[in-house]
Amino acid sequence: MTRPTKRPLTLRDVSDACGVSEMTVSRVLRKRGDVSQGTRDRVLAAAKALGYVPNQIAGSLASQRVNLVAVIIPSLSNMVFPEVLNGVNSAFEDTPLQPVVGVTDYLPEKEERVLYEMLSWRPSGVIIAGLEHSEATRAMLRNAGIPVVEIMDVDGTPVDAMVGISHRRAGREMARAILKEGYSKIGFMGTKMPLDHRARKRFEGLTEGLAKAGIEIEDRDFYSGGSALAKGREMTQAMLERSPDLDFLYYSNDMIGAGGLLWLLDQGVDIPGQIGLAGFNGVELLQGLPRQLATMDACRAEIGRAAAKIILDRTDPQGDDAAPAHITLTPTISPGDTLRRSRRG
Amino acid sequence: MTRPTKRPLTLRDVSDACGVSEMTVSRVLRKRGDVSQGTRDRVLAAAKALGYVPNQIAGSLASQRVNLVAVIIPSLSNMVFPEVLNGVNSAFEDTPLQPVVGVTDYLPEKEERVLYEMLSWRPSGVIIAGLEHSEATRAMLRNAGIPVVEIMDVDGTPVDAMVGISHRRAGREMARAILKEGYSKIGFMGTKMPLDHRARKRFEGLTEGLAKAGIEIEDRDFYSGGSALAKGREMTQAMLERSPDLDFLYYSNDMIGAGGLLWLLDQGVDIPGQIGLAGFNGVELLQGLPRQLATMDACRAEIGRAAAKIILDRTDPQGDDAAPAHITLTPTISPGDTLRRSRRG
DNA sequence: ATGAAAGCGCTAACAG
DNA sequence: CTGTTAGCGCTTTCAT
Repeated sequence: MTRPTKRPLTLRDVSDACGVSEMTVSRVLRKRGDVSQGTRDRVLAAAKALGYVPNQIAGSLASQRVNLVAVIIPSLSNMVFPEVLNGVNSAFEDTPLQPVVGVTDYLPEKEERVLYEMLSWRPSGVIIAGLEHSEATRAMLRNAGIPVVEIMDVDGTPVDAMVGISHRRAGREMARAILKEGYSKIGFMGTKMPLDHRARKRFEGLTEGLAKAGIEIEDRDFYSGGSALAKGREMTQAMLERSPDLDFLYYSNDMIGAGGLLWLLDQGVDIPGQIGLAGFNGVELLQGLPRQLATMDACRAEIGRAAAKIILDRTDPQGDDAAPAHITLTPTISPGDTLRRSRRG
Repeated sequence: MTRPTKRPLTLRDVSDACGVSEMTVSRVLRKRGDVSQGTRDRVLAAAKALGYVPNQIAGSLASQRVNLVAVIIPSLSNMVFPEVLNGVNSAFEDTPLQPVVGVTDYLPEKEERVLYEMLSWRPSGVIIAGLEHSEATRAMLRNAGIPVVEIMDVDGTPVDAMVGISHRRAGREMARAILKEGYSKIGFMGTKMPLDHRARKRFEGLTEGLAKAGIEIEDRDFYSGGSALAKGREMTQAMLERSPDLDFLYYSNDMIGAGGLLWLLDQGVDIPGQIGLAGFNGVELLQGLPRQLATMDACRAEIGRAAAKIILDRTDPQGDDAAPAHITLTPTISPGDTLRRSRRG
C-alpha cells in the first residue's frame, strides 16, 4: 500500500524496493530498451505499490526534451478560444505532447510575460494567437529555437508557421453577400477593443467591400463589458432609434448579433425583409434561436488541430527542414434566415 | 542584439558576457540576496542583450520548488469551468504561482492520467473539480504531499481541502421555491451524464424536496450532445406534448432552460402563469433574453478564487498546520421572471 | 539484458 | 557583496 512520505519518492526508492538498478527501473518506466519480462514485472509492481510518480523535472533536464507545448491565447471567456483548445487537445491526444495554456487578456505586455514564463519551461513548440506582437515577443519567438505557429489570422507576416483565416477577406465577402441581397444602408456593431486585431480587420474588410460599390457604413457603435447578448439588444435599439433607415446590421460577433435578433423579433420587425442581420463565428448557440442568424464559421477547432499537427510534424521525426507551413482556411457564409432579402426559400 | 543560437543560452553565457559569476547572475535574475547596483545593471543588460531566458527546469530541480499549480476540470466547453479558471487566475495574479490546466472530459480514467502527468511536474498544489474520484486518483492526491483543494461540490468527503456549494441543497431549495409559488406538476430536463455528479445531486435534491411535500416529478428527460439551446427547445416541446398538464419545468442548466423559454414564448405560453421555469448556473447569457430565466448562481469565479487562496496560504508561509479548509458557499435563487406565479411585481 | 559514471542548468549552503 | 562547492533526480553513454 501507498504509505505517505514527506519526501516524494525517487527512482532510487523503487530501485531499492525491487533490487534492480535505477537505470533498469528507468528503462521499464519509460518502456525504452530491452528489459526481461520478469524484471519488468517486478519493477512495475514495486512502482505501483509505492505509488511512485516519476519526476519530469529531473527527466527533462537530463534528456533535454520537454513534452510541453505552449498555447497562448487572449481569453477564455469567449468560447472561441476554448474551441481552439479542444482542437489542439484532440490532435495531441495519443501523442507525448501536452498543451499548456497561457492567457493574455488581449494585453501585449501580458503576452510578453506569459510567453517568457512559458519559454522558461523550454517547451517543444509554441502556438500563439494572432500575428501582432510586441518586438520583444517576436524576438523571443524567433530565438526560442522551437517551432512557432501563429493562429487565427493570416493577414500579416508570421515569425514561422501560421494557420488561420483572412478576417479582412471575411469582412469583404460579407460585404459582397450583403450587397448582393440588395441591402444598402448598413450599420456595424462590435467590441470596443483596439487590440482585437481580427475584429478590426473584419471591419476594415467590410468597409473596403462596401466602398467598391460606392457605399459607406451609415452608422457604427462599439461596446465593452457586460453580457454580449444584452449589449446586442441595447445597441440595436439605440442604433435604430438614431438611424431608423438602416436595412442591415453587421455584428462583430454572434453573441451581440443574437441579442439584436431577439430584440428585433420582439419589436415585430420583418427579418430579413425590413432588416437583414449577420454575425461572425458560427457559435453553436445560434442553433437554438427562433431564427438562424447569418454568420461565418471561423474554423476554430480546425485551426487548433492544424496548428498542433504542425508542431507534431516538426518535433517528431527529422523533417523540420521543410519550409514553414502557412495554412489559410476558408470560412463559409451560412446565410441562415437573416440574409436573404431577394430570394426566399 | 539577440543572435539566434541553436543551443539555448545558459546562465554561463550571461556570466561570460558580463564577467560576473553564474551565482551572482542567478541572484540578480531572481532578485534574491544583495547585489550591488552596478553589477545588477551589467547583468541585466547582458541578459537582455543576449535574450537569455532562465531554465526553470534546472531551477526547479535545484531548488526543489515549482511554481505550478495543477487545475483539473472536466471540460472547457461549458463556460462554467472557464469562469472558475478566471477566478483562479485572478487570485494568482501577482503571486509566483501559475495555474496549469488539465481537462478530463468527465472520464475517471482520463482524470487519473491527467493527474499523474501533472504530478510528475511536482506542482505546489492541486485544484480539482468534484469529490468523486477513482481510488487510484484519491491515493495519488493523498500521497502527493501538497495541498489539494476539491472544488465545486461539498456533498462528500474531500481528501484535503474543499470549496464549493451543496448541489443537493440547491436542488432542495429550488423545490421549496417552486412549491411555494404554487406549482405542483413538475418536469425535469437535464444532461444524460452519469458522471456529472453535481447535476445528479441537484436532481436528487429536487426530488427529495418535492417528496417532503408528497409530490413526485411528473416527467423527466435527458439529452446528450448538440447545441444545448436547441436541445432545450426540442425537449421542451416533446415533454409538453407528452405531459401537457405540467406547470413547471426545471432544467439542469441555463442553456437548455433558455432554449425552453424561447420555445414557450414562441408558442405564446403565459410564463410564469401557465408554466414556470428555472435553470441553474446564473450564466451571463441570460441577461439578454426577453424574460429573465429563474436560476441559481453557482459562485464559479468565487470558488476559483477561494481555492487559489487556500493553495497560496498553505504554500507561502509556514502555516500549513491549520486544519484543511472546508468552505461552503451559498448560492442564491434569482427568481427572474419565470418563477413567481403567486405574487407578481 | 543490466549496470556504472557523468552531467543536464541551476540554486542552497557556505566561504570569503 | 561575491565566489565556490556540491548536489537536485533523472537519462545518456559506454561497459559488461
